[in-house]
Amino acid sequence: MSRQRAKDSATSPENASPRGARPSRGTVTLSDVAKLAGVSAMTVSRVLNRPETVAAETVETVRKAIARTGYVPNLLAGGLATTRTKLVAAIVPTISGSIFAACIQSLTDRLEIAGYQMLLGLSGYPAAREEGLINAILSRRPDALFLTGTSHSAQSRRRLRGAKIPIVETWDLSTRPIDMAVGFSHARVGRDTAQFLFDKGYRRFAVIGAEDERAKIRWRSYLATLTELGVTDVASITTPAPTNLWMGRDGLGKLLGEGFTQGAIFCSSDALAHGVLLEAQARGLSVPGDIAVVGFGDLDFAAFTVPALTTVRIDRFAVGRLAAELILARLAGERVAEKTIDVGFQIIEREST
Amino acid sequence: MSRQRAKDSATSPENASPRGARPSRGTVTLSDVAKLAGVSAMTVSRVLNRPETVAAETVETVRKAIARTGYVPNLLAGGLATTRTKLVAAIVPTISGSIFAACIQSLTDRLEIAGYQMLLGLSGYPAAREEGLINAILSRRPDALFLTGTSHSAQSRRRLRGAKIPIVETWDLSTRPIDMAVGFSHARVGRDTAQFLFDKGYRRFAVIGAEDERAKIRWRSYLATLTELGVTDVASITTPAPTNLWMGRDGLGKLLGEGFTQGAIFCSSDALAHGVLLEAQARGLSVPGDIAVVGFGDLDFAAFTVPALTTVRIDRFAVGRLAAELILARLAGERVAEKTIDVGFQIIEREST
DNA sequence: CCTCCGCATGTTAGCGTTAACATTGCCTGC
DNA sequence: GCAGGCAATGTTAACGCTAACATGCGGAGG
Repeated sequence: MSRQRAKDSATSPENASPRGARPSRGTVTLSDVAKLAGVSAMTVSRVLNRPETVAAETVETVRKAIARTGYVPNLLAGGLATTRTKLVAAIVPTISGSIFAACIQSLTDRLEIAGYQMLLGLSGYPAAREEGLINAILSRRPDALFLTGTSHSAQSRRRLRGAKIPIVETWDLSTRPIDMAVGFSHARVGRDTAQFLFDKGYRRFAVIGAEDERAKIRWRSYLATLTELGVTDVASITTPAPTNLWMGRDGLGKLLGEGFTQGAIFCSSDALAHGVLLEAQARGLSVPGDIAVVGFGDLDFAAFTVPALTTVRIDRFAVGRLAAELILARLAGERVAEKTIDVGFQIIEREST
Repeated sequence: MSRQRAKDSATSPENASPRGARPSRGTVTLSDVAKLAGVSAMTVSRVLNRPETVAAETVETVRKAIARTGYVPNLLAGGLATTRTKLVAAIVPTISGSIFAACIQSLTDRLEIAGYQMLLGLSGYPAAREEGLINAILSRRPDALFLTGTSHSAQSRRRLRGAKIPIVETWDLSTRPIDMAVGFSHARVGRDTAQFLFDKGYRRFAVIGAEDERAKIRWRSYLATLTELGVTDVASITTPAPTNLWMGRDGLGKLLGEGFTQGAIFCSSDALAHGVLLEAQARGLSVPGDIAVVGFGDLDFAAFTVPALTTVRIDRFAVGRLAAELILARLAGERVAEKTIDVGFQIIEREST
């Protein structure tokens, strides 16, 4: 034993503790279990991590000792030693709006099966806290990362690359991903919606759009497509993100104020669209007679508004699930051929158009 | 230098590494930064954690070195050394149903300000995975814990107590909490709802109740209160949790099948209640003429169903926020006088009753 | 009967950080 | 002019675990 210990420190008085000495913490550790089981700490570690390498009898003894001591492993220490933390971090703007909640749910469910835990970061709208959050999260050395959107600061991108872990960027495919991506084309959503409404015969258009990165891509593409189709003079209202029903009511009020009393309105979210429906009802406008409404998201209530809402459906559970699969495949050492998955979208036609 | 290093190991051939030696990891560490800045690792650590104890000039130099190296601290190592991880874990049954999402949102938002990160565990319905989850989560040595419900297995309670960290149990106040609690009385919700409907003059009653721990307390208390009020023969339907709209439609169908064509129905959730409203409409029943409906949760859509839903409102953001405050107070070393907070509830009377 | 192999277990050192002291130099006060 | 104190920085060991080797032992093969 070459290290100096308190007991063989002859130069200091009996009770003085050596440099670096700390009070005992009183928590049960591997070696406590080992002592009780009459084996080495390493054997206990093996019982926990690769029991098949330990004799059945020994496993039994050790398991009993673990139970008796109430030992709870310390994954900080384990992670430090192995550089594998069994942690996956996810950053989403917000979780209370249910659109990302579904995603996180399926992601977490899948990862939990594989023994991974979820570190959750909420970056807010706009992703103001993202940079700091990425830093804080990388400090915990997660094994993989789930991000929302593909636009990050240069600094963030550098850090993310430097982390050398699987990274899935979701919801968007417009920028070249850092590593992997699961999402769909927001530009195509805008274009297809415009075309859909045009094909249905509408000739007057409006948009109530959130000032969110991805929402912007959608309604700008919608506007651009309408221009291509020869439609000029599209009324547009913007609202901050996250959106809610009241912003929708308010939005329709503003549109009416601008003289938009007839035509089709593309809303950035189902919540906005729902607000528009209610405001229309309150004002005695007929839907889709006077105005037609398209939402985005196909949240649970969309099928049950009155009239039922035409909207764009995204399989948000699939986003989480597929992201989990990509991550797990990579963590299992497999090479992922398709690093970008387009989950697509569907325009669900109901009564509001 | 008393420790044996590869270079002074004379007994082994030139290139053989000693026992325990590992390949270098190539990540930037504190001492890399220290070397570049020409100070000791400890000084760098101080710059990061308590810069006020370091000379301004040194801070400057070190900060530059940190930036130049792209150093990302390792909180696993830090946490191991300090036993403080700046991690708070939360376990909720599910997050996609928006009721707990709101809670987690406000909790995370508040904790993030204080520099804590969120470790999220989803235990499912019924809390099947709770025990394993608690174990996995405690392995990460969180500084505090946020739990849903107050009923945990004996094993779990022991482990939780043993963790010696602040624990907030939420949504329920019916059992004696392990440590702290933020919630309300589900029994009182059931009782007050029954009384409310009785006072409104209804004399025939039904319930569509989820088989969830807390929901059960509500509808059992509702049934018990009705019995006290002299009402016998209450029709009751149970559904698995988590509930959805379709279960509500189905539930009303079953009630009608049992001959319940008139009276008041207490539903375990707004989703169920919404389903009931839609099924009633589909079947040409008038609400509240034929049947009256009360939901639970006051989710965003509740005010906008047709007819608008009478329901029980819980301030779910408050649950998260108050839990965060309790946790932060305790982590700041303050003694918390009120360890149990009743956030109460409100019966919101709308058109469906 | 000896060698060799492979299984079960042990030993050592290191993962990257920080607590707890130690040290150094400078300034204050008498 | 010197003790004493404080401010800034350094040194050591420890946190609890596991990778990478080392060791010991029993049995198969010659």
